[in-house]
Amino acid sequence: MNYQEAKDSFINTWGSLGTLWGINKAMAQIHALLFISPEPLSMEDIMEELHISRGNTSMNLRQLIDWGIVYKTSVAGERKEFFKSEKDVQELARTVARERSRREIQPTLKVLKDVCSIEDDGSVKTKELIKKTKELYELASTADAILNRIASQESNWVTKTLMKLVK
Amino acid sequence: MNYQEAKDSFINTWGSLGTLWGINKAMAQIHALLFISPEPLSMEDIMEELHISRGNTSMNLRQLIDWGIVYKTSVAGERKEFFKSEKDVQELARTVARERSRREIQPTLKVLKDVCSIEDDGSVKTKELIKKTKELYELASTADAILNRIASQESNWVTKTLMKLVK
DNA sequence: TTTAACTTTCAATAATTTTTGAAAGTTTAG
DNA sequence: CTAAACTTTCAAAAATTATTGAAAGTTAAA
Repeated sequence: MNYQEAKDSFINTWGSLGTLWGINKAMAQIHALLFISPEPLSMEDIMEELHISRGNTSMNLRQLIDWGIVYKTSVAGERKEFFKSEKDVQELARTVARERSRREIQPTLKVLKDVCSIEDDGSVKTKELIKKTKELYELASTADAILNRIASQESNWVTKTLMKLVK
Repeated sequence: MNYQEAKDSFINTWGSLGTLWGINKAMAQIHALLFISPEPLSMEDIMEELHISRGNTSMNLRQLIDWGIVYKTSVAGERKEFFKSEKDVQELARTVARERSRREIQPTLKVLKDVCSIEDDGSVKTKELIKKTKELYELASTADAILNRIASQESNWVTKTLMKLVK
């Protein structure tokens, strides 16, 4: 496997993985490209490398910036804008943890809390609904606590702590 | 909020959450419905409750069974098949952990391993590709180890261990 | 200013994913 | 066996999501 093959393979894999954690393919591919690029890239560069349109590139870059894992940057003597990604994998993991907690788990917790707090009318089905959503609430709370812990720690806490668990 | 509202709210929320971890809405909704139902349900029951077609119900039930979180069951004196979900949240978490590792992380690890093993031709961009994919490989390996640990433990290990972490 | 370089927006289009429903398949009672 | 009850399959249709590209918007050099 040469450089170009390896690069394409990485960008593709990262692209399809993205859809699984809720960001779309183009967005994940742009991130992948920037992540392995030693230099910041312009919009033209990205469009050309990934064969996607200007509009698509612009919109997805914006989302990556919203997520906080891509930054705008300027290059001396150049009029146009350049983009670079967060290069620290630990920081990347922390950002993802933070955003997933905020976007997914917390709204779910809110609903689960409301649902498991309905009045118990004594029927079997109501009891079951309350019981099961309460259990899910506990589980989701634990998951959320972990994500927030990960999100708030210094750079290598994740690996160190998780490694202890794995032993 | 009465029983019906709470139930709909739960099914909807669980349905949209599903799309985020890679299973589709109908599949997640069927799971939600079975999860809070005190009795096994027939295909008719599910179709009627969720307003989805017979074909859709059949296909999604099959997938849930493949995932290992829904079981076929029979009801005395009834010809047709009934379905019930795994009721233990810990077991549910373990199944999800196992399946996510198998379906997503392990294939990714394989690609990352290949990519970061390309020959270093000395160029800056090759060095960067190798370095960054190696870092991602470590991170993903750690995540995978955790998931497998979760997937292989007895019922309440997850909560207990995670709780230690959170303290 | 003005104008060229560049970016964003968004309606239209394309691609993908989900859903349907009816035909084919399977199972079991009689 | 046959027929009725039930389930699965899958091509077509619908719904959803992603992408394009050109017009509108912005910025900064001159």
